[in-house]
Amino acid sequence: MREIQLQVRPGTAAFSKGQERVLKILQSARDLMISSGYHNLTLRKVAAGAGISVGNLNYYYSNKQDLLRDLLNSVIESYIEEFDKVRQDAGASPEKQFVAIIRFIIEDLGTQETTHFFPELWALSNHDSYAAERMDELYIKARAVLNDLICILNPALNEQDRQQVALFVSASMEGLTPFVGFEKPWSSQRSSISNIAASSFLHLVTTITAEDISGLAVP
Amino acid sequence: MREIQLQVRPGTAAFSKGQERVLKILQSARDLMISSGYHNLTLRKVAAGAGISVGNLNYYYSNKQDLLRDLLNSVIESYIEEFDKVRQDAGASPEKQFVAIIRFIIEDLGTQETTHFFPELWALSNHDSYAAERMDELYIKARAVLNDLICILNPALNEQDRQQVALFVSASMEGLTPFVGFEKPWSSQRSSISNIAASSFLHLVTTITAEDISGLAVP
DNA sequence: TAAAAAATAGTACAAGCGACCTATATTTTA
DNA sequence: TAAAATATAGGTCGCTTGTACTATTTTTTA
Repeated sequence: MREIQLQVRPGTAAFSKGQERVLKILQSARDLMISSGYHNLTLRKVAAGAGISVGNLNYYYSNKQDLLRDLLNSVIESYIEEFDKVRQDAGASPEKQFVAIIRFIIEDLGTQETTHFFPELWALSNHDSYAAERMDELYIKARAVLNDLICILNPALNEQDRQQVALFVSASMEGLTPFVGFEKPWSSQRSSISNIAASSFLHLVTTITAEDISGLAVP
Repeated sequence: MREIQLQVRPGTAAFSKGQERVLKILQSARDLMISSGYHNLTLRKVAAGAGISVGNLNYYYSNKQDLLRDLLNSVIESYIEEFDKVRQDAGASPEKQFVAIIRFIIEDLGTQETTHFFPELWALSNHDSYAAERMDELYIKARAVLNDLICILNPALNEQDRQQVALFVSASMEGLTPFVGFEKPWSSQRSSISNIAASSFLHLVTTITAEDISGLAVP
């Protein structure tokens, strides 16, 4: 279970009770976002979910935008922490590490949190520059893990090409979300799709050349 | 430029003026969805955008859900028509056709309509079963084009395996949307990414075996 | 323990929402 | 042209929203 990351707000919630409250508020907001979408996220519902009054919620977050930003921060932070953990799982060969990461990420798509939160984030980022920036940060860290492994698996690639390959691999997996995610039409075949992804991406990163990327190859 | 597809509603708008109005309403709703997201789509704004009163909008759509459904229908229909056109472009070899489709779809991600509309659709489909069904229909037709070509490019694959490969290819491209789409961080490198996708997917569909998919291969 | 700081509930409010109704204008039909 | 069908604007309703304010309770500090 992923955990909400606390982001202490300056001037408020400097004491233990307040910190717990902020945690409950963020937990409630996150649950609402996942169960009903941002479209249905209201301060009254967040307050009710946290077991406090609207007035009290207003004490911690003086406006909705502040709450949304803190929510994005905390959820995104929890994913970043997860990426770091994945990285530590450094076991056998770089090939096996690479495949393990692919499998881990696609498996994670099956959770309701990931399946529901990310499309909200993508939609939000189209109209909210703060969301866009935080999303960008998140994916930079997600790709960093892939990047390091691609560097070993295909030393001939230069930095830019490597990053483009990492982007392609990372984005491709994200794209599976609405299809193999939580209670999606293809979720029962998630592991088959995971096999396809693993073999396809492993071949891609180990064999791709600069010519392929620049378009100078056969087409 | 994609065009709004008219879906004449039974009992209303059976005459020319009404049909034009419905078109303007849908156009307005679509523009709002793309420019500000579903979160900011209100009947008053739709009416203002269509140059009519709220009362008049209510004459054509007695409630917001009806309007949303018609909007989804019309936009999705316009994409389905586009897929059919792509199919007719049947030119040279199946390899070239396949690559052409990949390139076409990724190029289309660069439009503001596609970049903004689809994340809204994905988010919506998590909490609205009607949206989920229409989205499913849309992607079934999108994959059908790929499916036919994979059938030629890799005759050894059985139906189920082929569909899973098509799903992986299609979903992977969709995943590029928040990264190489309209005014996204990597949009200037869209054609490089397109090259990676083309070479990766072409190799995948021509070489993948049932053992790769079932997971009985090396790993 | 007394004063100060923090936390909380309750209320109020203006704005915006979807939905509904009615009267009038316009267009089509016969 | 008269009648019928269609289209339109404007207003109103009850409700929800985010935000603000106030009074009270709880907790921390000195």
